Amino acid sequence: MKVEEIQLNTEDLIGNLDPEKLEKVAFILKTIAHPMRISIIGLLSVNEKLCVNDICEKLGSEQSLTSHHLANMKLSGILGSVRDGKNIFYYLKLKEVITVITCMNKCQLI
Amino acid sequence: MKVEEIQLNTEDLIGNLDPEKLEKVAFILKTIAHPMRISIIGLLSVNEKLCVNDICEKLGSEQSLTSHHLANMKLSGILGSVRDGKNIFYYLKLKEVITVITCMNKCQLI
DNA sequence: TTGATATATAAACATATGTTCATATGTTTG
DNA sequence: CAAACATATGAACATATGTTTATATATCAA
Repeated sequence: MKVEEIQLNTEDLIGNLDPEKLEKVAFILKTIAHPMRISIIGLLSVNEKLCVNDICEKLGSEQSLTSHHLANMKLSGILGSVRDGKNIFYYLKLKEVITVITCMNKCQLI
Repeated sequence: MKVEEIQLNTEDLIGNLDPEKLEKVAFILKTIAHPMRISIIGLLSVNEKLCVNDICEKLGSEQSLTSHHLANMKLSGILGSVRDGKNIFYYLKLKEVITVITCMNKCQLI
């Protein structure tokens, strides 16, 4: 049971977003902002690596669609992948996204 | 200079996302995931309330577009608004989004 | 009540995104 | 090498999103 501690200084951190970083932050958030992709991140936050088939089974999702989403997140730098024989294993590369989702999950939305 | 401390337990928090909450989290993230809307949140994290014109001036953005984004975020429950004479002041209602953006801002993206 | 100011709204459009389906690629096993 | 398995890819499509333009609404001040 791993616990992370994060120190957030809201005042300076959010103000300093230059246009370029703004785009990047928005881009990452847009990539995460999808139920299936959040689920995949959820799985990969608990399992170090999972192959496409594992993910399909655990989520009950179709191979092609799952693959598209995985490719998307890989392109965005959120996931990485590694081949092992017939399987390709995906893993979380940008682990900070866990914090983002966890934070959202914690608040009473709307 | 306000500092927040957040305790995140990644293991249980992210796993428990039921389908409904999943949709909500994705929805909120999708709403935030836009450069201009992140900028607005940034402004409202430092200024308690701002009217549309203030925001337009500070961002150099057009009235109509700004208004659209504000309406969008209000609908999603992220912002609230209050009229004062000719002006309508917007404020952050779902303050947790600050944490989300701050977190993203802190990490080296890609 | 008229004009000026502040904001919202609606239509129209271009573009981006999510999904499905069919097919291609790569890898192992017999 | 052929068959089976695992995954990726591309085309096609429906839908959602962001933006602009023009116009409407609301409030104040003279």
